[in-house]
Amino acid sequence: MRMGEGVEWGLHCCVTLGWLDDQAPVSIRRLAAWFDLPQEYLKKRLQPLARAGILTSSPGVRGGWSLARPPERITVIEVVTAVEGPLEAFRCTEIRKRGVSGRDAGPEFDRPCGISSLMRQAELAWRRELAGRTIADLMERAPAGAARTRRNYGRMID
Amino acid sequence: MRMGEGVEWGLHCCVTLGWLDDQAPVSIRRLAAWFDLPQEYLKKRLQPLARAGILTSSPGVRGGWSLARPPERITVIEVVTAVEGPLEAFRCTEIRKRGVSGRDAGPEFDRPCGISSLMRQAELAWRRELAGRTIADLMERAPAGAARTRRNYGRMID
DNA sequence: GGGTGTATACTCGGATACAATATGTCCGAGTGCCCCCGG
DNA sequence: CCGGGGGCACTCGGACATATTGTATCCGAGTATACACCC
Repeated sequence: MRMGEGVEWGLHCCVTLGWLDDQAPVSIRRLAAWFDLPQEYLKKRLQPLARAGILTSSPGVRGGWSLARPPERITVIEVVTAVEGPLEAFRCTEIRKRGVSGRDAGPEFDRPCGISSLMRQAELAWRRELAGRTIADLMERAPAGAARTRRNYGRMID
Repeated sequence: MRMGEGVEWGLHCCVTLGWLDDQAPVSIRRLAAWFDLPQEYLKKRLQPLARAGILTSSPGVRGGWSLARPPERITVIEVVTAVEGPLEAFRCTEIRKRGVSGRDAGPEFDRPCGISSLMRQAELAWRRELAGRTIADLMERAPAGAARTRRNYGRMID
């Protein structure tokens, strides 16, 4: 099981955009240089965040990316879901109903598969952890990073 | 983010082997026919379960697969980890230290990344849910399934 | 009867092929900002 | 001075290419069981 890099990228970009709030919008070129990421691909990964109403992208010569909401109103699970897609990691294909196992169908087939239920419950616990934290929490957690980010961004040249 | 089918297969096989305890060992051919799965591939997915000490495979003409331990001593997280590998879904690549962002390294770089910590915490919550349940729990949850399984298996012909 | 050889039905591990997804690049189109130029 | 036109620097969305992973099959080798055979 593997989560795409886009999640890490998206979260770091959100935190950074929160810190650089007064510099917004930040162009994709600067964001990519900021973390040394491939510019075109980073853009592709941020676009779903805009569709989800987490980021805002503005065209034009002074355009770029900024947070669509205050960081304390953006939960981490929102970012993860937007980047990674809404599908769950575990997907029940009902193999219990296939082959010999599925013969002589009993009434328990009308009820959800116990394995599927358990996996869903575990994923809910995972989501709950991420739903309880916001971008603002992540920003607060690294006060030194905030200062250094603003300093380095001020020195940034294209 | 996506979990391989092997997880569903492995869990259902464990539950079924628990129900068919007195019929053990069960050959891979019967297991594959049981759920209508590709035989060779299912075997490949069960092998790591044997390495992890969850299943036992015995060669020979009367060989096959059986639970290596009583089902109440096999947790679901063990099965998932064995099939899916020990790596975590989220992997921090420390992009905060790359590019312009990583210049002028501050003391916070010695501490773990807040994003990484949070993701790890969420995955721990997920693991905790799966660590609290065993194969025996899954067996109990479908008493009707147990009876039907034993009945269908008795009628199974090669 | 008991020991030995052989056939059989399994598993194991590696090699290989194919498909799906993740990663990365490129390009044409659209849009807001800025500046220049003409009224 | 003021308004329109054009260039610029962005984003958007799709098309495309490549790398990695997941899915699936095949084959040679090893091993335990069953059985036949021979002493």
